Amino acid sequence: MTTPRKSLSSTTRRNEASRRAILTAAFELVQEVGYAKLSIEGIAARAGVGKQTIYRWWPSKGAVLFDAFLMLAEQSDGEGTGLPDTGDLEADLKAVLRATVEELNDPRYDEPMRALNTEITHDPALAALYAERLDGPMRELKKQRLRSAQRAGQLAGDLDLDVAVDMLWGPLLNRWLQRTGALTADYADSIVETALNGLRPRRRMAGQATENAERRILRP
Amino acid sequence: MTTPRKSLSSTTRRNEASRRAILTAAFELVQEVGYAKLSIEGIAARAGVGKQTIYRWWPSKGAVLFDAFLMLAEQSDGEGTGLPDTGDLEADLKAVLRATVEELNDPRYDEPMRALNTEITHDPALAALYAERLDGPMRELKKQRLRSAQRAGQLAGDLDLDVAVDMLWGPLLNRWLQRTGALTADYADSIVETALNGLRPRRRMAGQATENAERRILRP
Amino acid sequence: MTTPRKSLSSTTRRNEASRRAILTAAFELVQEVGYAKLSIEGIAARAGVGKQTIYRWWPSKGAVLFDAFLMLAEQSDGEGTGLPDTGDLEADLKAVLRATVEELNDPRYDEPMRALNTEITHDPALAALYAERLDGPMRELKKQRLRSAQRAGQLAGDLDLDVAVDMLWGPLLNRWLQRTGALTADYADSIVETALNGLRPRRRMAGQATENAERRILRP
Amino acid sequence: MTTPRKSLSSTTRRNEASRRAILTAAFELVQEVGYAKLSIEGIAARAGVGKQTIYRWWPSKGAVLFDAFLMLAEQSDGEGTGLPDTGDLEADLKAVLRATVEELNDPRYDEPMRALNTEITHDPALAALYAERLDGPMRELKKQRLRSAQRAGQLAGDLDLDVAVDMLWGPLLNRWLQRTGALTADYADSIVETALNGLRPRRRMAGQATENAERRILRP
DNA sequence: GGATAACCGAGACGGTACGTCCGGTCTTACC
DNA sequence: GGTAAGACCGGACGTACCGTCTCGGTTATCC
Repeated sequence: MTTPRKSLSSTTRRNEASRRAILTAAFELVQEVGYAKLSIEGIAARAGVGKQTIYRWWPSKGAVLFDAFLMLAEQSDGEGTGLPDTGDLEADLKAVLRATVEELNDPRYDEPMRALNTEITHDPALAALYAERLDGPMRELKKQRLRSAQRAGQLAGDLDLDVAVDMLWGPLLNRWLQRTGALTADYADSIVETALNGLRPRRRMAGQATENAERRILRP
Repeated sequence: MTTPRKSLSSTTRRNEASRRAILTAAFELVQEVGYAKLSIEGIAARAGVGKQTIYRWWPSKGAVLFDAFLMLAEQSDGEGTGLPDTGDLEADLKAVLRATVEELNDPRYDEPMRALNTEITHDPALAALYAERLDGPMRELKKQRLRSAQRAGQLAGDLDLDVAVDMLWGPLLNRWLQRTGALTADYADSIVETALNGLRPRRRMAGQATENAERRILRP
Repeated sequence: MTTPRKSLSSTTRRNEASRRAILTAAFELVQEVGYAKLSIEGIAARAGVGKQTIYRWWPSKGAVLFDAFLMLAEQSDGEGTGLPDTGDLEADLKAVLRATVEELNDPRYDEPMRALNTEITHDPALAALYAERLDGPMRELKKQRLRSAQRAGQLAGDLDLDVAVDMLWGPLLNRWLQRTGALTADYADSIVETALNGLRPRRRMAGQATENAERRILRP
Repeated sequence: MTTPRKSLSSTTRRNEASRRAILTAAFELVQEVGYAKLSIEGIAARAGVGKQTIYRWWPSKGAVLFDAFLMLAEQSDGEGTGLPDTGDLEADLKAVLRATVEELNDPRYDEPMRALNTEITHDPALAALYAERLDGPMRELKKQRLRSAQRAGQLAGDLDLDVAVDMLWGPLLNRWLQRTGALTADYADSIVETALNGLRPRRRMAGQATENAERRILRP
């Protein structure tokens, strides 16, 4: 389940081509046939690989799936090293959450991600790995953006950024996993707005009141 | 998957004892052996029932699990018909979320609930049923409490109560499902506080404002 | 491995069609692909049957093979209930041994019989069954013929008939199994003659000559 | 499968130590775990040898086994270069067959020999090799002893010695391979006596009695 | 109140996948 | 170039369950 860089001194005679074929096959298969019908045998067949080659290197179906995501993540590394930071926190967060919504709705990722979540929920070891390798780095980027906003005085100074991240992405992911409702851009916006302002009524203040007043005028 | 009351006009010759035995067996088994090793055959054996009796009445393993929860829910109906309403919204919500945390941490419910969530995430039909029969009623109670607070001016007047519910329970459930961190009472409290106040700095009025003013002086 | 006659009170819900299909497939397969490549999986596939159905009723590949022969034997029961008894022991034995030679040389039986012998040689339990159900009855028929000859004074009075049977068929079977030489009708004849007369030189005697003389007259 | 003496001009870089380790391991393993569970991998592991080294030098598992016997035979060469020849054919044969019985009953040789026979019965090429290298020389020794008896007039002059050998050892080997009955010294004796005298009644005659009488005189 | 039909337990059945073992080939690093 | 080590593709093992299908044996209702 480790991801050996060939540059390391490791003397493993592992076949890199097989490894990639397996991860690709796993990802494609789960998206085609769904989690319930995903089988090691199927993955091996699709990858043109002996079953033993899978069992030799991964302890479980979930671990394969996890590595498949890891491979994907590494490929798209460097793409965007960080959340957008235009200075407008609300807009930036809305943009990011809308992107998340789109990804979750994307049929290429929907099933695979549900599958990964299922594995994680039933396997603490895998969950730890997930926290370390996938969720962790992502969460760090999110917290960076929030920290920047916090420094700019746009977020409460005593805010626990982990809680903040949960507050923003938790509702979204939960609605997606439990299928409690449709995942739309509007919903993402609502989450951001409500999370930022809180559930309590906000006494309008100078600047803010003005801003809102303006908008009410512009879009009655 | 229907839950026939025998008092209804239904002319089903269904054996109520078998039905209960199956649901009980399913719930107990999933909690003992885990989701991955839960099998229809195991349920039938434990319930002392023929496999066909399960296949006759339920379309899937998930449906059995769902009904098991439904049975549980009905048993504890009337227990508390509504969330506590002491007038102190924050305290009431903290109490409820702490209770949720305890339930999710309870080894009797942890695995079964994860299993149910897994089934729901992979089966839209089941998810719809879940929304209608289990989540729906629960959510209604939550919204009632929030509505009451809203009427009392403790919540924003234009607040979307569904979003509010998501904002409060979403982070909790997501952290639990993804095992992103420990579920503690403190965490529940943080969620409630942060959700109510929002992520943005609150210009406290009167005393609060002073505090912020002070801080601004201290850390310019 | 038992061979249930449906007439028995047995309440087994065993599928007779599957049973026959399995035995037929096993026999045909071993003769087509050879013992080394005979697999339970192959038998199941050829018989159109689940593997479990084989494992449910037979403890080993050898047991299936054994039952296949048993089925064959039962089909050809009644065909010849006993060895030929023309009064001419030597001729009768030669006829029977020549028939055995032909059977062993028959490509339809060669491989299957080698396979059965292999299983027997490595599995005492199977060997016991073989002795009881297949070899036993056959051997009884052979001994009957010899007994008849013994009563007619054509065989030594103190002859152990089991040894006699071994003496006649043992060399043949051994040469076949060990491939020590070709199995021909001539070889069968040699065995019979040598076994009857013994290895020692025989002085011709009155009586014997007479007997032969008489027969030469009766059947020129 | 060849058995290269290093003294030969062969320029093979073959590792003699590995060769012996493999043959020894094969022999020991088959006797410990039985023919069915004998595997190339197991042999390689036990011999501390790479699998390839086996595949490089032997075409099949049976060939390894065969060579293992060959090695054994060569070690005990010179031991007894010929069957005992006391002049008393019957006694000599009984002694030899009893020795054979003991060898077949010896747990050290039983399984290995059954295994070799199995390989031979299913592999004509191996059988040819067996006939040439193992059975052939042995048979020649047997025939020598019989020839000697034949010259002494103790065996029929027109006797086919190959048939005679089969007549003596065939019943024994067949009973052993097919497990038709226990292999005892008594059984060996019966075979010898019956084979020598034949199945037919023997009218004792002057000459024979004389012969015996004479012998009693010569070797009291 | 006897017929009859749906339901029940049991479990055999044709299948699919499991996780393991081994066959035979190929590669790597050593000697 | 032979060797120990062992990864690799593939095929079979024996087991566990799937979902379907009989099989007798209760019920429970309807004639």
